[in-house]
Order: sequence, then structure tokens, then C-alpha cells
Amino acid sequence: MAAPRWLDDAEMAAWRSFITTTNDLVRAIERDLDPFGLGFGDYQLLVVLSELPDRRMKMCDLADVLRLSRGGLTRRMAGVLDAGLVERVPDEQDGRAAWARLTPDGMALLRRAAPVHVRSVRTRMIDLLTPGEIRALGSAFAKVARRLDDEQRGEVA
Amino acid sequence: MAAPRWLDDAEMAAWRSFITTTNDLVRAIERDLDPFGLGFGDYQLLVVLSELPDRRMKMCDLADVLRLSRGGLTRRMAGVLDAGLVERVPDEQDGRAAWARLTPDGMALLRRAAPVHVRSVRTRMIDLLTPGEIRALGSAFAKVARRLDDEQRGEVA
DNA sequence: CCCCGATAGTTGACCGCGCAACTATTTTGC
DNA sequence: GCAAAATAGTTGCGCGGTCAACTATCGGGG
Repeated sequence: MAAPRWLDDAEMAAWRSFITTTNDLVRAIERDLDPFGLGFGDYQLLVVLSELPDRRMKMCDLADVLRLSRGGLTRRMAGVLDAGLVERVPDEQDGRAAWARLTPDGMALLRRAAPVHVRSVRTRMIDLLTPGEIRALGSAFAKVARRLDDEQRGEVA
Repeated sequence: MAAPRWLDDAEMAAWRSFITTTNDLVRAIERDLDPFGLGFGDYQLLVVLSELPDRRMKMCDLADVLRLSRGGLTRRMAGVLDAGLVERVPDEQDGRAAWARLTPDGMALLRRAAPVHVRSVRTRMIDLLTPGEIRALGSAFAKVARRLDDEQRGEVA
């Protein structure tokens, strides 16, 4: 640990602008969702559900997909449940489990919010980049994700 | 707003993996800092101070650099002040202002943490990427940052 | 010279999240 | 078939952050 390979200029620039800009970017995108009464996390929850054939998912899987702890999901659900965007459906077979199901109201709100959100993402990021940059971002984060995943699964080692 | 240009496959892949992977990545890097009793935010604060000739910065500027609200910085400072890593120095000229100054202890801790952190960033991200990908990331986030900046400054419009 | 607006920092209320402890149910292994 | 382990979800607590209200100081026109 005594003689690490420090980051060179390009690496440092990439890393720092990545960290600080991501912060700013997410904030800005969240502001764009404000008029709909949705946080970024709420929006992602609705999107995930909306893409399923029956628009519902078991709570624990949802927590996984959304990168939330179980407790975190419970609280996030409280908001969208209260707003009537999602409903809680107990599982027939498994008495422990419950489903989160998108309501028609939730779907309707998502349909209204989605165009604004997409525009937001485009103007703030996607449309600023060349196709090459977009490909590079995709492959870069795929590699990072894979690495994190390997570490997770191979934790026994 | 009726007919937005939706994201195509490459754009969607880039966007989604960016959002979820960034989350995971920051978490992992924060875990690597745990042994030093530092959060990612604390680390960044120490780094910023360490790079200045006299290792100190006015609170308000520090809040800006770290993307924190004033209140947020006050609370973040509480931690590192308590740990003796940073000290608060009232400004001579301006009775309102205060400086955050890195202490020798803070500098020492940073010197111990930095190699571990750099290794963490390398193995989890930088070393997984090609030079082209690193360049692309740098330029991509620079553009995004510039856009956010323009918006901020041109808010009168 | 003084008052008024701008600026620096703190504080209280609140929110979102993780962690760990807890309850309730289901699965497993003997 | 039953005790023990695993799993699903909730809840209390703490942390870290924002926002808005507040205090204290500084500058700039009448």
C-alpha cells in the first residue's frame, strides 16, 4: 500500500467530473420531476412496475432492482401507496410476501411524467453526447457493474 | 410534450447502467473507506483542503466545491471537527466568515487513507476501462457539467 | 453617518435511507 | 411432524442531507 499508482491527469479529470457532475445531474433531473410530486426514486419505482406484464412485483425483488434495503423500500412504498399510485397486494401462496402493483392512477401519472423526464434526461445528458461517447458510457458502466457483481457473488473466496 | 423522442436501446442501456451502477459503485468505495472512519464526503472534504497551499478554505467556498448547502457543510464539519481532522479558524478581516483548516492529524489520516482509496477507485473503475473510455467519460461529464453550469448562470433568461 | 440589503454561518424541522432488532411465515432436515 | 433455520416485511434509531428561519456581520447609497 506504500506506493500506489496515482491517477494521471486524464484519469483524475474523468473521476472527479464523474463524481461531482453526477451529483448535480441527478439533482437537476429530480427538480424536473417536482411538478409531478415525484422524486427520482419514486419515478424509478413506477417505471419498473410499468414494464412488467401485470405491472406488479414482489417487494423483495423490487428492493433488489431499486438498490434499496428492505426497510428503505417499505418507506418508499409508504409515499406512493399514500398517493394511490401503487397498491399492496398480499401473496396468495406465501403469507409473508406482498406485491407492489401499479394502479391505473399510477400508470396515468407515469404517462404524464415520462415525456418530461425523457426530455430532461436528453437535454441534460444524452443529446449532449456523441454516439461514441454513449457507447463508451454504456460499456464502461457495464464493466464496472460486472466487477461489482463478481465481487458480490464471489464473496466466499 | 406529446411525442417525445424516447431513448433508443444504446441510450437506454447507457442511462440505466449509469444510474444504478453509480449508486453501487459509490457504496462500494465508501465501504473501502470505513476502516479509516471516513465517509466519502469526509474524504472529499479532506482532499480539497489538502490541495491548497495553506490547507484551508472559507466555509462558503468549501460548501460550493463539495456541492453542499451551508447547513449541510455545518453538519459535515461537525464530524471532522470532532475527530480533530479539521479546525475552525475565524477570519481576521470578516467577522462573519470562518476557515476550515486541515490539521496535521487530518493530513496524516488522509495520507494513510489515500493509497487505499486510490486502489479502490482503480480496481472498481479506472483500471477496468480503456484509455478511450476514460477520455469519453471525461469529455462526456465535462459537457454535462457545462450544460448545468450554463443553466445556472443564465437563470435570469 | 446610518440604515438597508447582501452575505456567512447555525439551527430546527423534516425527509430518505441503512442497520439491526423484531414478528410472522415458510422451508428444511432429522 | 416438528424444531430450527431461512425468508419477507416493518419499525426504532441514527446519520446525513435540504430548506427556511434566524443571528451576526459587512458593504453601499441616501
